[in-house]
Amino acid sequence: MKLRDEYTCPLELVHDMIKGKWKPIILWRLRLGATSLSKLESDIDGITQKMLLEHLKELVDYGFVDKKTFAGYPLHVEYFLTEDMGNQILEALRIMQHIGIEYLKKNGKENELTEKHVIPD
Amino acid sequence: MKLRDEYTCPLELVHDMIKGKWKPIILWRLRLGATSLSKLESDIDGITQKMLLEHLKELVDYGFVDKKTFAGYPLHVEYFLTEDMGNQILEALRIMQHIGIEYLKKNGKENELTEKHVIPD
DNA sequence: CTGGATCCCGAATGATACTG
DNA sequence: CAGTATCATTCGGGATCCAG
Repeated sequence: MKLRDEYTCPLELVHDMIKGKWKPIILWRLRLGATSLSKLESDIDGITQKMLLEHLKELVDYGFVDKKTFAGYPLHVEYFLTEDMGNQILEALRIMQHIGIEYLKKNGKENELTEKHVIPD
Repeated sequence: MKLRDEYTCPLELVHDMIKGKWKPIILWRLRLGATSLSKLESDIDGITQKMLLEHLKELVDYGFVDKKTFAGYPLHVEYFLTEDMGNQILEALRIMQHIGIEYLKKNGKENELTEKHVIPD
């Protein structure tokens, strides 16, 4: 899941950065604002803490996400989208979300578009 | 590489549709207009005809790409982006391309942004 | 003790090479 | 070219470690 040395196209690079089963979902959840690891874990259906951490780490490495650690007890860390790359990729994800909704409608699966399918605030 | 039965989010569905090493590149090449399989193969560096066909087939299945067969000899088939989904996903890819370029600049790799790295007309 | 982070391993999936 | 074999990568479970 790490980046290659060379890419023939910047697009390919970014596609690699957000590939993986959970990355788009994590970014999508983060559009709602900063949250802790445990909140992400409970908000994102089916993810394990381990998967979450792995993908989150990469997103931080690439610059889409940043984190802030609060001293004190209990230990608290917040993850959030970065101003530049984080918000930019969000625009691309919005388009993809839109395409997905249209697609489901067109294929008579509007019913799959219920509460639980769009991550709630 | 096939879609799942259920997705918790439309975004996840679309992400699965364009995942795979070559799909974004193929779509990106198609922004320049309709072309034949052999032209695609020679334009996209490193791809084999097999991979190209496989990924192209999926893109057609999902509705991003369509193809038109011209009767006569020699047989000629052209692939092109669909008006709706094809062009919409292109917008998302443009954003990703932009992020990629910025990222390379920021990391002092502008030099990697030469002719060959951006697929030519 | 609690929440965050990492390691090891087997299973599943994807990319590519090989072959007829 | 299609089918299959092979090789690399990713997913996910569970144990474990670290820090306040």
